[in-house]
Amino acid sequence: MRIISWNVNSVRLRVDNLARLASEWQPDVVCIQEVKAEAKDFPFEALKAIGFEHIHLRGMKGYNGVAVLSRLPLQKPGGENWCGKEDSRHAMVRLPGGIELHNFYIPAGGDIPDPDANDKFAHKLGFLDEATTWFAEGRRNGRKMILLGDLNIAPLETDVWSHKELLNVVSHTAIEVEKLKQLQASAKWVDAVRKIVPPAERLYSWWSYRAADWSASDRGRRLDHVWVTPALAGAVTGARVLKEARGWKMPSDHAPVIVDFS
DNA sequence: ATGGTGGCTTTGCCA
Repeated sequence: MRIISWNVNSVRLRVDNLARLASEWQPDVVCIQEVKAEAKDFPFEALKAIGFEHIHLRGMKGYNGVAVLSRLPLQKPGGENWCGKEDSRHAMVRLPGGIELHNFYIPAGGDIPDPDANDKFAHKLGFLDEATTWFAEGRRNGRKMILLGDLNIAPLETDVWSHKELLNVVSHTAIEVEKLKQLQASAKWVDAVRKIVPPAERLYSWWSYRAADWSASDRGRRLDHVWVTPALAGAVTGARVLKEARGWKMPSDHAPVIVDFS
């Protein structure tokens, strides 16, 4: 089984890119973030024609939004609201084999890394705390689960182009890395990508649009993640970031993260 | 220290 996580930055503008991804990489499930469309504007028919007959959308107009696109039947479609907001940042489904899949779009957090001065940063930290508590409640112990998406945090020094220059930049601050670690501990999540790509190796999944040449400067960050519970960790057979997709026509600023399971 | 681009609820706001 091949599962991909991809922040598409508008699903309506990325249908061709999703078709290319499906054709060239044959994923079974693609979890997208920043859909930026509500149901009435979502390209269900075009995506079904690509081969994703089963779609679970949690969308809203203009902002955020997550969806699970699948060749396989999806059970128990749902998703939580977090921090008292209905802002479409979480979709959950059950995959064949009883695997519980959680697709997240964690708040980016604004520019100033201070929760007192910046409500968006406070929201990001609060979201991480709530998700940590939710998974830690224990009712999900031992389950085969996948948590993936745009988590908007690059935790390792090798997950950013310059650890030193990004220490005070939202996405790589100590408080965010600590909160992400707490979320990771909440269900003993294993970073499936770093299980395959050694932590010493640099790896990014996002490159800003605001670069004259994103590839030449290569100032990336690994904001997109795929985690699995211990019951699934042994089934992970491969993982990579499809960097080339950042260079496709009409690209998202994020690249797809691909994980294979036996 | 600054500003750069892209997408949308578009001429401001979010990333």
